[in-house]
Order: sequence, then structure tokens, then C-alpha cells
Amino acid sequence: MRTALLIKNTPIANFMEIDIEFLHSRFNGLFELNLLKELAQIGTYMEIEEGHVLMRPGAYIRSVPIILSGSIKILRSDTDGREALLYYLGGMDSCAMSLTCCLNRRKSEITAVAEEKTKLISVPVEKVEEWVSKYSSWKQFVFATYQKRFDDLLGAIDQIAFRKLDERLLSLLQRKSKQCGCSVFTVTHEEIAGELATSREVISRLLKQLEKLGRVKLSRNKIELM
Amino acid sequence: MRTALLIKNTPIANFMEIDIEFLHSRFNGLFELNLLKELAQIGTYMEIEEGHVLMRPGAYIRSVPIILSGSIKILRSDTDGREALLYYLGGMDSCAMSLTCCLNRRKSEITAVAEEKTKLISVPVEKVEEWVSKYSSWKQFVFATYQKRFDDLLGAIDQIAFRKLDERLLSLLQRKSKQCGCSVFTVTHEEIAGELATSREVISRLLKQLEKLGRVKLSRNKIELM
DNA sequence: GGCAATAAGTGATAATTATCACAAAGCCTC
DNA sequence: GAGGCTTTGTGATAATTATCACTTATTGCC
Repeated sequence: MRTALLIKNTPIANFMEIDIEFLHSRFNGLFELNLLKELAQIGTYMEIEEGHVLMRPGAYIRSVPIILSGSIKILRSDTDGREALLYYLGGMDSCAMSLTCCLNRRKSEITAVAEEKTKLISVPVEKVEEWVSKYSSWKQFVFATYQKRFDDLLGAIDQIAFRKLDERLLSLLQRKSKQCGCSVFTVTHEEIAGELATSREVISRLLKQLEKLGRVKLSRNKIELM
Repeated sequence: MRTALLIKNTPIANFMEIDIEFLHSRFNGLFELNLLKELAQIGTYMEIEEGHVLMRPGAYIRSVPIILSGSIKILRSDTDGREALLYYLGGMDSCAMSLTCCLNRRKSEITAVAEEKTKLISVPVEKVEEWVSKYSSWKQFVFATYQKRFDDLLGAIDQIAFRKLDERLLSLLQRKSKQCGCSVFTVTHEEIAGELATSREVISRLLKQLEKLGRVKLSRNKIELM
């Protein structure tokens, strides 16, 4: 038994009217016009604060998010509180877990946390299915989503099954650095330990090792990747 | 670097005409009549011998299999020859990797091996996509397939990330026993090691441990689960 | 500044898994 | 029934990861 994920209960902020022009600029070429109109009418625009937990194992999912900007971290949780990072969702991504859950009225089996401030459109479950038949571009989008998440999961399995912790740590740091677009980012050893399904001490030691090798620079709540 | 998967190059046997009556009995209620007709006309019936490798990383996939009976083992392979079991395909299952690969004209990223003599229908890629729009029951089938494989992958991640080897070994044995429908099955320690992404010695030792605990009975090429 | 809370560092030690190097056993073929 | 191949057993040892029990920063706040 270990400490569960730190949860900030920041409320979801800023429900907004969706502007069709705005959508058009974002989904230019991806979705057909009629679909964009429906999206604007039916979808809910949201801004999620960093650290907010969007989804939790056991919760029912009634909508599928499409991320406009920012990023969402998807974790798998064990029964006794351990966790493992599955993948990140970024711009124009959607979540396959939501899709499968929605389309089958099932409970979530994963945890979703905003890594940074994130803007998204939330589409209610009924429409997700309806649009698959109605709009070819939506069908393509859904299939592409499944495929991307499938790839992501295979990537996660590669890491977990075949790589040692120090390699996994390094590639996690690289991913985080890429995600935030800069070499310094805010993170605690504890949080990393959670994402790599190990304990804080182990991560602290491995980080120290990396620091000695000149690969990173450490300070409280921060890691700089060299 | 370790020994790669043993490959038997048994040719695929028994291409046969597909009988619509036969299909009807198998897919009763699952597919609509017109789809069954197309399946009979366009699909290829195959019988795969045990040990035959259906798919290999890097190969292009031009058809999606639907398993009628038997079972197919899906493995993820590392660049340096290590492997990990992802899941089994059984009756009426299809393979999401084939789906994603087909729909995106991509190379396989997994290995598929027949665990036992397996009967399947192979559907060419063009039809897979066409039918998604044409037949609602096919669309449902494709989505259900994605969802099942997604669940399977999450299950694989649970095992690999959160369970110790001895537990993973035991649940693998249980799965194998279930798969073949009896408590004794044919397998080498080497093969198990491959599926659990570890080495043969480790498996031999863990099996001996299980034998001492009275959980299994070991003999050459065979394991009996108590 | 002093205090509390959180984060990070670290020694000691154990558990788990990996590797190497053989030996022994089982099975097939001639 | 004697080799030869494959499979399994096992000791020795190393590497990796996990745990426990602290100590030592660092930060925010009163």
C-alpha cells in the first residue's frame, strides 16, 4: 500500500460558448463543416487547470474529450494504489478509453490528470456514436484515435517490459521536457515514482546518478534536462 | 541478445470454399445476412497448424483474420529478441493490430503464433473499411474488437507493471490451462520465458518452487496444473 | 526568524530478477 | 544402446529494484 496520487480538487473552469470560427481554425481540414457546426452547438468547451483530475477509475464516463491545447496524462492504477503512466494526450488528441467506455457504457479503468492548463471540447456519448455513422471524417477521427492509443499502449509495454528503470526514467524526463517545450520542468520525485510504478527513494537515487553523469540538474520541485 | 522465437514454417493448410450455412451457424446473430453473404464470397477460410507464425514484425498486413476456433497468441517483440505476451485471440475474436495496420497501411508491430490448430476467415483490407460504413453489425464488431484488445493490453500492463514474476507465471499457466481446456499442457520453460520476457533459468526455478508448493507437476515439455 | 510541511538524500538491508557455466535427464535416431 | 540434441536443474554470483528508518534541505507562512 502506498500513497495515492495527489489530487487537487480545482473545479473545472470557464465553460464557454464555442465559436465556429475558432473551431474552424483548429480543426481545419480535419472535420467537415456540418460536423464543426454540430460540434460548436453540442460540444462543451472547457479549460482545465493543471493538476485537475478529469477521470478516475470506477467513474462513469459520459463524454469524450478532444484536447485543443495543453496535455493530459493517462495513468493505470493498481488496486493497492500503485500507478503507471500509459501515455499523454496532446493537441487534437482524444482518449480511446473514453471512447470504449462511452460506446459500451462502462466504468473508467484509468486515471486522467491535466499536466498543464488544458483546453478541450467535451462531446456527449450519444453524439460520439451517432457521428460515426453520420460523418466520415468523424469515423476517421475515431479510428485514428484508437490506433494512436493502441500504439501508445504498445510503447508503454515496450518500456515497462523491456527497459530498465534508469532508461525509463530518462525517457520519461525527455518526454516531459518535450511536453512543456523547455528543458526545465516542475515535478517531484514522488510524482515520477508514481508514473514509473516504483518508489520515491529509487527515483531519488537514479536521479542523483543521472546528475553525477551530468545528464540532469536537480533542485526542489524541478528538474533540468541537460 | 537471446534466442528468438522458435519458428515452424508449416505452410498454411486447407484453403476452402466457405459455406454460407456454416457461417450462419457460427455468426448467428452477430452479423446480418448480407454481410454473411459477402463474407462467404470474399473471405478466405484457412486452417492454421499449431506453431505456425501468422504475422511477424515488419511484415505488411493485407487482411484481417476472424478466428472461428483455436487460438492465436499475440506477442510484442523487442529489438534484441526479447518477447512479451500481449494476449490471446480466441473464438470470434479479431485482431486490433491487423485492423489498425490495415486501415493505415502500416507494418505489423507484433508477432502472431497459432497456439493450437486454428480455423479462421481472412478478410481483405479493402473490405474491412468498406463494411464499416456499409454494415452496422460490422461496425459494431470492429469497435468491439478494438475495445477488447484495448482491455487486453491494459491487462497485460497490469501484469507486467504491478505483479511479480511468480504471480505472472501462475496466471499464465492458468490461462494456458483454460485455453486448452485441460490441466495438462505442452510447453517448454523456454517458451514461457519468452512470453514473460525473462530467461529460461528464472522460469525453471520458479516452476520448481511451484512444484514444491504442490501447485504444479513438471515433466519434459509438459506442465500439469494442480 | 521560527515552525510546519513537503521534498529530497542516504545508509543498511532484503527481495527479486538476471547471467554464466555447467551437469543431468529425457528422447530420438540410427 | 550409443551418440546427439533438446530440455531441465542448479550453484554461484551479480545486478536491479524495493523497503525501512532516518536525516537533511527547502519553502511557505505566521
